[in-house]
Amino acid sequence: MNGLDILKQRGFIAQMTHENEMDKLFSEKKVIFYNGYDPTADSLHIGHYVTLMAAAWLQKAGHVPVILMGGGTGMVGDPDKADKMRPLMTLEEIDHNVSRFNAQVSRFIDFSEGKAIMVDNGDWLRHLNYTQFIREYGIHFSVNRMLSADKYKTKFEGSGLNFFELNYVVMQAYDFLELNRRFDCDVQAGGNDQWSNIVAGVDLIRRVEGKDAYGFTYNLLLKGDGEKMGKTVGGATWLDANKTAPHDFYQYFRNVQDTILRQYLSMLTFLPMEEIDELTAHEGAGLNKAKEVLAYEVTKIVHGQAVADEVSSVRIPTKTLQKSDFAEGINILDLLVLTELVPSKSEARRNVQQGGIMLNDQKVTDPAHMISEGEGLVIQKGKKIFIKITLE
RNA sequence: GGGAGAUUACCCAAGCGGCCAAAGGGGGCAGACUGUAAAUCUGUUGUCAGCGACUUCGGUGGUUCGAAUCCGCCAUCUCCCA
Repeated sequence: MNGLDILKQRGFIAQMTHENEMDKLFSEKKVIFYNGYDPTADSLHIGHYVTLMAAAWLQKAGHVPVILMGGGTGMVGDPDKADKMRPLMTLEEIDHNVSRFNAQVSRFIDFSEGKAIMVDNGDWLRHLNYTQFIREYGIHFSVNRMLSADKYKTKFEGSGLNFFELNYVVMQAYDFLELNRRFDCDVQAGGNDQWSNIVAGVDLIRRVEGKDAYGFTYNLLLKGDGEKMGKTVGGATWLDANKTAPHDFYQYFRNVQDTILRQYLSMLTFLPMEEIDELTAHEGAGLNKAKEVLAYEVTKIVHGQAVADEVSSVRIPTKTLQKSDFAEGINILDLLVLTELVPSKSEARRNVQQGGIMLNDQKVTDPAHMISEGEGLVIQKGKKIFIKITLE
């Protein structure tokens, strides 16, 4: 089984430009392929995770991933279908985000001894000469063709397409060409929404260099209802522990829906498929075991084994408060706000009145309830959120 | 460059002088049911000193007893014409 077969088997691949040729390529040689990451935030999220896992599998199979940071493309931003134009980021923001991404990528990819390559397209895109560039490369792009891509088409016919945005595809295509020249990279992979950009690069290499190049796209991770998993949607999706606490991260995967469990296991963990088959062979409550494995494995990859052990065993996170907070007794609403279980006293009041708050397993429904003993107190909000108080 | 329109709470979207803290949907939170799931049903969703008060409807300055609603200016966006 070659690297590509592994990706197919585990459900990573959505589309391929030349299936037969690529099969041959991955069977016969060490393939240098690239994944691009635009620094749109200061942390990678679970969507990026999928693409890094795929890259890691190919690396294990002996191929060489080129991880491209979008310090240049990030200055323009890939247009979002139908959405408004993205707000522009400052160079400082972009560079900061790139450095954050760099740190996270090494959790997945081994960069030792030439096993992988890290580049930033800002290195070449930021210094391009405009007139020279459009003469040499702009000439190879058909606007008609570009407009047939879904995201441009929608904007072109509807909310408005800015010339600036139209350049994104040109830049990404040029990246592929540049990597092809520098590293002999001839495969590009990306999320399913990257298809048109990838194809544009494949075409450009053929036109300019007369060489064959290939591309494929990854299936996007779905939520149970088939909706695309967004990074902005509430929930634990950031890989940075400061943005999504490891405990929440773990719980997120512990609580996935049955319908997507199998997809998550095969795409987000390194477990062999036989083991995944066994884990998911159960019905009903038996799947809980599989979800625990999923949550543990994913947390381990992102946050390390020590953290995974901790969040999977310690059920109750502790919160340290001051002794003085309890000196004269504290109102239940104030305590909830103080522990950051709720954002406001109004929210605290609602939770108490609706019976969502328990103190040491005792339901509290009186908003005026006073608490004088803080040490060891266990506060529960809803069914799954617990906090244990310690004093200092 | 000219003309028309838009800007409402986390998001979409109603409201067009008082009955508006602002309909509806999504999302969030809580309750019931469960497998710590999903689906479903119910409640809730500006803040606080909580049957009351205070601050919100792009920004700013007006008109009015009273403005999200009317007028001026500014900003941003969209559409049509060039």
